[in-house]
Amino acid sequence: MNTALDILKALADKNRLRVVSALMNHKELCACQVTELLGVSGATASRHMGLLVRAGVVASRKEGRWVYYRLDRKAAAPLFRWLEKMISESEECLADFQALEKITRIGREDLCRRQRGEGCCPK
Amino acid sequence: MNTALDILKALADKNRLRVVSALMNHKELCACQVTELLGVSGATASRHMGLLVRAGVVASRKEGRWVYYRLDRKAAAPLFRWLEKMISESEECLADFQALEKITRIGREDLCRRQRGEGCCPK
DNA sequence: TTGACATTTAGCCAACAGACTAAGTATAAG
DNA sequence: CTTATACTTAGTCTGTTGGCTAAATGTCAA
Repeated sequence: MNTALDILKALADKNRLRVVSALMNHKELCACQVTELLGVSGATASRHMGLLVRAGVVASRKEGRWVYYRLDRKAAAPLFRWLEKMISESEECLADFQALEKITRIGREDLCRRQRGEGCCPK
Repeated sequence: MNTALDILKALADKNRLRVVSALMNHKELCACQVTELLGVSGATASRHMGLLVRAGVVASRKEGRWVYYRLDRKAAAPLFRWLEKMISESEECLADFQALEKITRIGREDLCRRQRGEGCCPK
């Protein structure tokens, strides 16, 4: 039951749910892209992702200095299917989806550079 | 997305998950039975159940002075199926299941009387 | 090796969530 | 009507969680 509880706790947060929703459409996202999407500090984004990874909901892959995240659907496939249906039409997710389009168009290096520079964020 | 988030938040608590698990096996439980099962104050149990009801996960029915709760599976049927598979084998749920056997054998009146009396709890 | 840089960890603070007791509400019984 | 009873709401306290900044870690490049 702890596994189920950990998974539920991992998903019971707005920002983490936004990331999961984004990962349903994007296969892989870089840490800096997640940071950009959520509009929080890199440290905060990292903590959220760590939680999702520890719960087994998300898998991470390190490539040089970059870390990529993707959904691990095995952990709870039926739950993900339900979730997808539930949140795909929500306003927040649609907005995030559009934001992601812009974010993924920016090169990773530029994105990270912007994040330390000014507020950046592709409007 | 708020609905999904509310449901996830409602389920992301150990005691509430225990109640949901119990309701998967028992169709209906009285408030005092829930109180007994969780081993918390009646007020605390009531608040937990209120949360589950507001999230649409549980339905309540009032009968005189008693309130009965049952699962509302429509809200998230696939989620419940996943949950059932995940938690049914857990130690906590098995222990709760046995505890419930004893609790349901006690008459409601006796149960409520015990709760205000001493610590009660059928060992 | 040194420096730059992407991410994580540590430490802190404010807001939230869960527990309790006490008071309030609603129903049944005397 | 009054009292007892089953549950809910209000108020308070404490532990947890999410956010931040600063420091640490690990990797690439010069």
